[in-house]
Amino acid sequence: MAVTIKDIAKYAGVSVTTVSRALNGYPDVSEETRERIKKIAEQLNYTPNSIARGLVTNKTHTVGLVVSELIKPGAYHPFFLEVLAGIKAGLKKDKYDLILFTVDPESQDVTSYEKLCNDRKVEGAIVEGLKLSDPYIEEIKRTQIPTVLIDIPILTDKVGYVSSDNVQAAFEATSYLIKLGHRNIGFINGHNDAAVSFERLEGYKKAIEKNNIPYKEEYVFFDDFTQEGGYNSFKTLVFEHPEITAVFHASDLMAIGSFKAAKDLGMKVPDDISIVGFDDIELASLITPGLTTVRQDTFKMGYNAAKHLLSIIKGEKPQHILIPHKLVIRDSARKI
Amino acid sequence: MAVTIKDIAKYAGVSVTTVSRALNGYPDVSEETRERIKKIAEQLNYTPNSIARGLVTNKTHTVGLVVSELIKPGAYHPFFLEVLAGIKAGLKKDKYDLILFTVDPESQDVTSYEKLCNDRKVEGAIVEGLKLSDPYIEEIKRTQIPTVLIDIPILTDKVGYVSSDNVQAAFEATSYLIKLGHRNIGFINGHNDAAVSFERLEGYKKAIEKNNIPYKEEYVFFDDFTQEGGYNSFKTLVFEHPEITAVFHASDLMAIGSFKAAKDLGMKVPDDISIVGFDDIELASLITPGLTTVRQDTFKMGYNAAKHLLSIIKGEKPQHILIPHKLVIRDSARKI
DNA sequence: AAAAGTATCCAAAACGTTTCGGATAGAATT
DNA sequence: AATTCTATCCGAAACGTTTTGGATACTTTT
Repeated sequence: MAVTIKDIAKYAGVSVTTVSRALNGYPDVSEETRERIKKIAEQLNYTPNSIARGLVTNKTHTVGLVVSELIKPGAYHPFFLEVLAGIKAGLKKDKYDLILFTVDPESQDVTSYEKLCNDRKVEGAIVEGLKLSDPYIEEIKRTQIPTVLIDIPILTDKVGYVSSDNVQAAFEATSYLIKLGHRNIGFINGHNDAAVSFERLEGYKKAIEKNNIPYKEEYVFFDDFTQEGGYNSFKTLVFEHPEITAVFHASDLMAIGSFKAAKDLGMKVPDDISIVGFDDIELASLITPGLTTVRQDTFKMGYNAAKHLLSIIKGEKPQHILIPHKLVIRDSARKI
Repeated sequence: MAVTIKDIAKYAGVSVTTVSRALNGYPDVSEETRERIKKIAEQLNYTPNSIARGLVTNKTHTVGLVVSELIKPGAYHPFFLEVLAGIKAGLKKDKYDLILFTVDPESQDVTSYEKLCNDRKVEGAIVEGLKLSDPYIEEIKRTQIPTVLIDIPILTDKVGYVSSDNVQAAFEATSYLIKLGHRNIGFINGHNDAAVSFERLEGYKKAIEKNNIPYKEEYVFFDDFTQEGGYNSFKTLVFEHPEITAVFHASDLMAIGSFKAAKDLGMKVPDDISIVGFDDIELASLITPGLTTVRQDTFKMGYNAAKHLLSIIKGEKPQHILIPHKLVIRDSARKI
């Protein structure tokens, strides 16, 4: 059976109170007594019971990570692993543990966001991968649970968010294509249930309009952030607009889908058409030619989400944390 | 403040005991009283305090997932996401939560495996990504904590493991190359700190020897399961043995590294050399030509690891769970 | 000498639940 | 009618820790 404070008290010939106070650094215990108790605790291999401690303090030293549709086959989570690694790194110093909650529309009908967090007594949560229409969105706007969202722009007394500067990043990517001489630039965007889709569209528009190129709504497609989405949109785009010489995408997977579609149509990248992506997932460097894309620092995104959550838990004011991005120039876009 | 059993007892005019027994389905509460209590609990939005419950029952309904070196940049975790998705799916029905523990040699010096699990009071753990020389390996051989390992062959009273049939899979992949007419087949294996490296080597050998091809130790290289590992080994292998017409790899990443090396050497895949991988990560289908490889069902691996852990927690005997694999024939190996 | 202050210890309540052992009213059996 | 049985309720201990309020012996001040 596990060693408890009571065992140590008995061995040391002091009270449970004195043991608790000695181990927790309270000043009203003599140094001699404190050292004696510490030595005994070590000898007995004592480790505090986090459950009992949690009952008293009402704190669990855990946070949740809520991910939408992780289990769904073929779901879009191309950089979840790096975000996760970043989150763990961000929690490490403060010794917080991470519980993974995977949700989907079915489970969300049964379990509200607050019930999810309360059931497990997490002190806060990071939320990733929600669509704008997700039922948790409205709830999170009102929640008193410290929360940090990734790529979802909600800011309240208890809720902050972390994202890249999607507007600026899309602006830079589109500007790069313009700098290469392209003027007929298509944009294959994500579905309109994602905040980043609107932001990236805004960036694309700004670059187009800044260069006195007329914005053409018919050059912009909306689809799932998947290869299939890219593939299908690309085919329709170049069929309907053969004058297009470059396509910017809201994700690398979409860009890769377009690669495949181009190949199937007998088009060469970048000879016949230039392609630019967004995210810089591992795949981007491995395909031929290497994909020119916007790199999001997903590890840093996770790391900052964790740090920010801990600061909100400690009472600081939530805010929007911007993560730097970088245009990575490989070989999939050429000068015309 | 959160609603407790005491509040419900007061509202219902019964004791705390009766409320607990009513909500937990004990038979010695009348149906009329039970329904009344349930209705009040719902009205007051009561949710049981998992901390208090855990203190009494000494059960937390959580399990740990211990992952080695997730945070380390460039670490090898190409199918972790699917394993994770599988684990979550496996835990869902029994309503167990998952706590993610990331470890590395530094942290393992400070926190033993049992301390890690005890500190958080998880009821068991799944362990992934450990090397054979990992300090936790010896500890896990003796542990009384229900444990399931992934790809690490340890079987005790409390420890089981889940893996593909690496021997058979490697045998089939090598046999396939032989069937295509190859007799000079190289094998770029993983480092010898991984159990699967030995198993895959055994399978390669069995296929070679079964076809009366002399086994040549100099045809076998050991390196990290990374692109760099594949790249470097491939260059040396084909330099020292230009007679080789095919190479089998212990991972897709290594195979992709070899692709790059072949390209840098002016060799065409599969015209000049056939390449076969292992894992079937997403990349495998996306490179050109598509990689012929062994598909591991990583979702099922995670799913079965979780189910098996729950069965060990419930007292069943640990065992070795084999997950089916499949040779996926794409275009990177040709007939000679 | 008496009063006030301080260092160092402790008893017990509290946290919110489960569960053990028991109370009691009514029904069934002798 | 008396005894035994049963359905349905309950008091309080326990889980392992923290923390509040206090006790006591010794020191310092008046």
